[in-house]
Amino acid sequence: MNYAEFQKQVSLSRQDIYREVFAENRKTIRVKKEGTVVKNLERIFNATLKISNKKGFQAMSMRDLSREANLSMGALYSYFKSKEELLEMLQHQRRTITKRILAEHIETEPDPAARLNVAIRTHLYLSEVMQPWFYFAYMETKNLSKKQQAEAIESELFTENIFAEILAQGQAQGTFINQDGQLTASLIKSMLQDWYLKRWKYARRKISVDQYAQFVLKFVQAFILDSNKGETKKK
Amino acid sequence: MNYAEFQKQVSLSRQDIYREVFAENRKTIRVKKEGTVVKNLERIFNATLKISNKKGFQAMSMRDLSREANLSMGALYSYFKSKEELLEMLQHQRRTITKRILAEHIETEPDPAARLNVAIRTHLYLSEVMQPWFYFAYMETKNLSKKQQAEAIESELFTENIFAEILAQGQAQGTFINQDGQLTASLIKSMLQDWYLKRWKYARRKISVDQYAQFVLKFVQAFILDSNKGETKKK
DNA sequence: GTCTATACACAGATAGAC
DNA sequence: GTCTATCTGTGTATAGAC
Repeated sequence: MNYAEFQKQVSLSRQDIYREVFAENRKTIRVKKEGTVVKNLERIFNATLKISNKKGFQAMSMRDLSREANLSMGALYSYFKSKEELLEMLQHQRRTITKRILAEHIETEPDPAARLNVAIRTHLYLSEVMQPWFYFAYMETKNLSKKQQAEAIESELFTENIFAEILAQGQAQGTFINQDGQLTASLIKSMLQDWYLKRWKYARRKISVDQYAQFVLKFVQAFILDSNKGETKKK
Repeated sequence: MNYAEFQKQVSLSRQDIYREVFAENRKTIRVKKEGTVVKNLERIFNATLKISNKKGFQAMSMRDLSREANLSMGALYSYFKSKEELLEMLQHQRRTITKRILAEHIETEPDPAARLNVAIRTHLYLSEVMQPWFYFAYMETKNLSKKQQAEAIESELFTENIFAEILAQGQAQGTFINQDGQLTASLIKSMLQDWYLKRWKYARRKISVDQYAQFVLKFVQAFILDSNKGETKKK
């Protein structure tokens, strides 16, 4: 799997995302026509991500958002009942998508080495498709309510555990050497996060997501495969 | 070197830090007595870090700060002339200290393997001593002025280059295998940053900074030392 | 469904007493 | 050097016309 293939496989059209958001927020969204909602949610979310990722969600005023989204203040407030709710919709949607896509892709691979490969690539590719969402989620976790923060932590640990479990599985069957799997998973995660947190850096150096994925894989394999370096599985 | 030793070596007493801040901001700080300034800057900075790291610098009002620092609004404004200036003082000071401490420690080691060891440990230990500062600097970069953002980027690349240069040096003398040094340096940096960005996670798991340093080192060495795994240098 | 106009709370910042 | 009191702009949110 490479990035181009991933993009085709994943049914992540804009429309789908916003239809899902609509479905989950029928109560608070006062507008009824799906077409209108989908169109405007896209405007609102894009504008929010654009402004917030530049200067922070708190620093974005509703007037800023209104201008960027081409909707009046009044119109905005028919899609959520407070600024905080907008934040939560974004966060929640990102978490839901991540969980689903990761789970879908990983379960197709039974072998730990191949599974690790897929898990790393899927995470990177997904964060590439939805880079502004991932960046936003990371940076704005602090601003969430206590309850939502707990969900963010749970989500962080959920992803980490996917890696930890793959490592444990590989250790159990003797493919991977015995190392602290949880800690290894943490380090892997930090490298995956760097991809969307420091996008400017990698863009400037013209590193593609495929190159990055390849490199991280080699890096991780050198550690967990001990001296059987090089190829575990080509695909 | 371990963390306990580092703490002793480094002359990073609170007083020193704030005396330095005072010296660099003589123009804007209206209070004249050094003792008073040092005492109050400590209060102000601690309060700022405490509140901002919980809910963000933008979300911290000057009234919040006034309460937490036990100083009136009026008093606060005799130490800086705007909220933004306070932010810049903090950012600038963190960068200055980091550069100095890193440079001081690394130049003592001529050998690349030992140098890498020291660079990784120094970075981790420093971010441990000043964890709130590092977390703050990372999270609030967005909120800086254009000019200050440029400095933040320069600072990020400066640190990364320290690692890139050590790797290049090791490759040149044949100790390290030939890999993309810049990319390796990026990955190393992301792992070092994870330590202060996800402190809650490591604290919960009772991982000490020394354990973390040891683990990161092993991880990195597995990649750059190829099959001569295990010990490069004990110290 | 979307707009304009407005309420009213709170932000950053300062003046002037002590 | 520090405080209290206050100015003025901007923030989020809503009511009611279209």
